[in-house]
Amino acid sequence: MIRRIGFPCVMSSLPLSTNHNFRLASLSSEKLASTVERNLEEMETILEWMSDHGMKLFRIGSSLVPFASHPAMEYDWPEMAASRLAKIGRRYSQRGFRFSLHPGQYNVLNSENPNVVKNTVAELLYSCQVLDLMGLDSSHKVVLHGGCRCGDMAQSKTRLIEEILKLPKNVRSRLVLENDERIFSAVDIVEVCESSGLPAVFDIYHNKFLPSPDLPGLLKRLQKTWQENDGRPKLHLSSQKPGGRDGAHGDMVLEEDLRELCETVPFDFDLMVEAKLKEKAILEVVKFAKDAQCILGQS
DNA sequence: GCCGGTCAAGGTCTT
DNA sequence: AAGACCTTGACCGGC
Repeated sequence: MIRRIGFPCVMSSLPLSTNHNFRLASLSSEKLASTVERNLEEMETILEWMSDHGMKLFRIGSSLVPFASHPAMEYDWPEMAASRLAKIGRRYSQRGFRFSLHPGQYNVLNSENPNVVKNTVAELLYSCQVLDLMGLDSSHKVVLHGGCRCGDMAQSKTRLIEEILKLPKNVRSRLVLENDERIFSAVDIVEVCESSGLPAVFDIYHNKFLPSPDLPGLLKRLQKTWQENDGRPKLHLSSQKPGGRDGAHGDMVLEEDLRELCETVPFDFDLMVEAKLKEKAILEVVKFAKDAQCILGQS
């Protein structure tokens, strides 16, 4: 059953985004402060809209604080954002909201280039710090893909596990890994998670392109990667863009994909819907889910 | 205003 | 070998 449901970063029907940014060349204290302020302002408006519409799962844009983890960042961004983040975190966690961030595909924790690993760790630290400043517990997660295929898959997984175990404890307590569509399948991710103590996010759409055998058995293992402090398991749902490249996210979600998800997953979960039309797609998903009787009240 | 080019970044896939 | 593409689109300069 679906419990919380939500969407990432921006709205589609209103000009609201937590991802406003600027060019690195125009990075300055003033530019940073005004952009962060704008992202936080619009985040509150989005959260208020979600609250009114029964959605309680939100992915904060990685550009909430543009260039926060970039080597060129020389400003005290936590100082600029702390009080407002704390206020937002307090208000919406009281209402049962759950938050996350999802560093982009340039973050490769198992890269063979040490500098890339270093930058990735910096981005993870920043992502965690946002959630820390909001005063949120470790059920509020930072989502990352497995990374690159460096050598064979066994090596890739070993490298990933080694890097995970080197992370600071507070980062490990928030980090979750998600299966992707070409390198780390769901079974790869579950194996890495079992070895490193992280929870695994299941993306059913990626799984179509890089499927794992024995999905029911795998989901049972996946559920067990979520410990008490991690909160409820999280899943991702999206549909193929009609006529688009394999793997491209569609504007909306197909009813059959929602039904398949609900029939496949035997436990309660929070659902992030990754559709281009964001909240518009979710309003329809909720309707489908009510018809299929696979959504419960959110808390 | 709007449109097209561009953007911080790594790796994979296609041509 | 070089370019397109992804992701969370959004900015920015030129018309």
